[in-house]
Amino acid sequence: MQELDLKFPTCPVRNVLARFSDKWSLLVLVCILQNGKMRYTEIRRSIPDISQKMLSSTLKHLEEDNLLVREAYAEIPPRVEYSLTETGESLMLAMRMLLDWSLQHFQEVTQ
Amino acid sequence: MQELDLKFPTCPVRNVLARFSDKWSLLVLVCILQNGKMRYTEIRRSIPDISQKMLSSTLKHLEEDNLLVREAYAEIPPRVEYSLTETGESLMLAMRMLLDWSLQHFQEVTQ
DNA sequence: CCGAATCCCCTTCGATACTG
DNA sequence: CAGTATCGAAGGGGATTCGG
Repeated sequence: MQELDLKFPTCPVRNVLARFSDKWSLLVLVCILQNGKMRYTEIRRSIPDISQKMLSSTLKHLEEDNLLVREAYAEIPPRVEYSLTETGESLMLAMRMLLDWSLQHFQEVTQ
Repeated sequence: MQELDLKFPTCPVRNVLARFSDKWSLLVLVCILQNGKMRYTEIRRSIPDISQKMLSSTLKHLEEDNLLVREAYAEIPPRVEYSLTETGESLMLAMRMLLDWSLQHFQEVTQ
């Protein structure tokens, strides 16, 4: 791998990682990865301890970062669906190794 | 990949990711990955905007999580060196795809 | 040189109530 | 159903000082 300078704001790794190094972003992405296109309330049910506020703002950020696409339908009651963009899909492909690692090394890290 | 429940505290992925989903942990790990065994002050210089407090506490957490090993030498002045454990090495192997992804997709995400 | 301890700000986050 | 608005608590994080 190429040598990185870790200085801000020049370092791409820092810029990218900072986007989903929060409490919920990766979790929401994993959730949609596993279930495909999902509605707002479906995501809430899959992550029971996320608040409405945090889910909304997380989804908004992920959409701004071009990782998610939001589709709203003008129905009553409203329906909104979220799915991964192509960029989001490729991110989750890169994330898969990390997810697998988490499953395998759970014990070593948390003991 | 196996189906995950994303509920806390049962989900291994959540438990593991929560360990380094903070502002500095991944950055410190990347830094030591690239430079090998490093002294405290070397790390500080590589990440100019980290405070002493945050570097110390981050290093301590990573040591508790069995990702780093800390070697202190009883010299004057003191010398302390940090390096990746075997677990840490394997984590960074899984992280590599994510780092490469960051370099490649920097534009799409930050635009 | 390598931290620990203190003080304090400021953001993040949760709870609750409310809207189209 | 899918959010927004508001308020407050909690704690992450910076600046500074002190110690071995």
